[in-house]
Amino acid sequence: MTKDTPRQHGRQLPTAEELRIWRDFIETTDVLRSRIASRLQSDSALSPGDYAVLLALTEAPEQQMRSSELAAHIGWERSRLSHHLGRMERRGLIRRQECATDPRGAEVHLTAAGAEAFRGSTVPHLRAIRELFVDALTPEQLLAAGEIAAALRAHLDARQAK
Amino acid sequence: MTKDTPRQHGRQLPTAEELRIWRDFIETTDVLRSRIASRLQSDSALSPGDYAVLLALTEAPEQQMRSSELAAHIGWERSRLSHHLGRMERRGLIRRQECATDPRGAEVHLTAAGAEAFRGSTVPHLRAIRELFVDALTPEQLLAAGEIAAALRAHLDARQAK
DNA sequence: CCTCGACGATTGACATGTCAAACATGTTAG
DNA sequence: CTAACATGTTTGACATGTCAATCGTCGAGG
Repeated sequence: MTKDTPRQHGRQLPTAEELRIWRDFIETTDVLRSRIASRLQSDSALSPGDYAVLLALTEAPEQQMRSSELAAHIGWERSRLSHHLGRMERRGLIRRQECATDPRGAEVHLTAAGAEAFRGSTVPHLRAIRELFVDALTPEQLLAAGEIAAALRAHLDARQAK
Repeated sequence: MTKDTPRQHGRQLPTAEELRIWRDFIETTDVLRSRIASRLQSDSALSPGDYAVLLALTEAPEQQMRSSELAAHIGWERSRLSHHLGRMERRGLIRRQECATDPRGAEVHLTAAGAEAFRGSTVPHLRAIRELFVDALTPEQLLAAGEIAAALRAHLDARQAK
C-alpha cells in the first residue's frame, strides 16, 4: 500500500502509518465514549447530554441559567439544547420559565428530581471514568493524553471554520 | 478543589487533575470527530458511516460482502447496519441482493455510483485527516496517541461487558 | 408611531443510533 | 414429520443531532 502512494501528493496526505494511528485513535475513543455512556445509562438512567446539562445547572448560582448561556457553557448549538431541554422537561429533570429581566429569554431551572438524579449519578460515573480511562493508562500516558488534547484543541481553534 | 476531595474514596474516584484531563480528552476528540465529519459531508456528501461502508466494500473481493460479515468488519451492530444500508440503498450507493448460497442472507454490493462517490471522497478526506489531526501533533505526540489508543483498546477489550 | 434588523429561543424535517421484538429460513431431536 | 431452537436480517419505537426556517420581542431610524 505504501509503495503505491503517489509521491506527488507530498505533505498533503497522511502516510499509511499515520492513517493507521488515526483510525486506531478515533475508533478507540468512540468505543470509550459509548462504553462510558452505557455505564451512565444503566447506572443512572441518564445520557451524557443529560449529565452535562445537570452538571452545569448544579454548579450554577441558584441552580438556574439562561438558555443560551447554558448552551455556550457546555458548547452546544442552541437548537440542540432546545430539543434536549424539551426531552428533559418531559422527564421532570428541569423546568423552563420565562426570564424576569428579558421577556424574550428563558431560564432553565434544575428541579428537585433533576438534582437528585444528578447526585445519584456522580459517583458511579466518576468511577466508570476511573475504571475505563484513568486505569487504562500509565501516569505518563495520562499526561500525554492531556497534552494531545490541548494540542488538538489549539489546532482546531486556530482553523475555526476552515 | 483538590484539598476538598474526600480521602476515603481511595483509588475509586479520579482526582481533580485526572478528571480535567478526561474532560479535555473526550470533548476534544468529539470536536475533532465532528469537524472531520463535516469536512467529509461538505466535500463529498458522505457521512462517516457511508465512508466506512464504502471503504469496506471497495476493498472486498468483487466489491461485495455478506451483511453480517460487513457489520463485523466495521464493528457495527447489525441493526445499525441494516438501517444505514437502507438509507444508502435509497441513495443508490449500494444494492442488496439475496445471497446465492444462503437464502436467509443478503449480499451487499457496491454500485457504480457508490464506487464513484467513494473514489471522489478519498483524497479530500485523507487531506482533512492530515490537516486536522496529523498536523496538529508533533511526531512524538502522534506516536503517543497510537500507544494511548492501543492501551485503551486493550483495557476495554479486557473488561468487555463489565 | 411603525418598520426593520438584531437577538433569544423554538420548531420541523430529516439523518443517525440503540434496543427489543419480529421474520424467515436452517437444523436437529423426538 | 415437526416442534424447538439457532442463524441472518429487518423492523418499529424512540433518543439524539444537524440544518434551515420561524416566531416573538427589542431598539434604532424614519
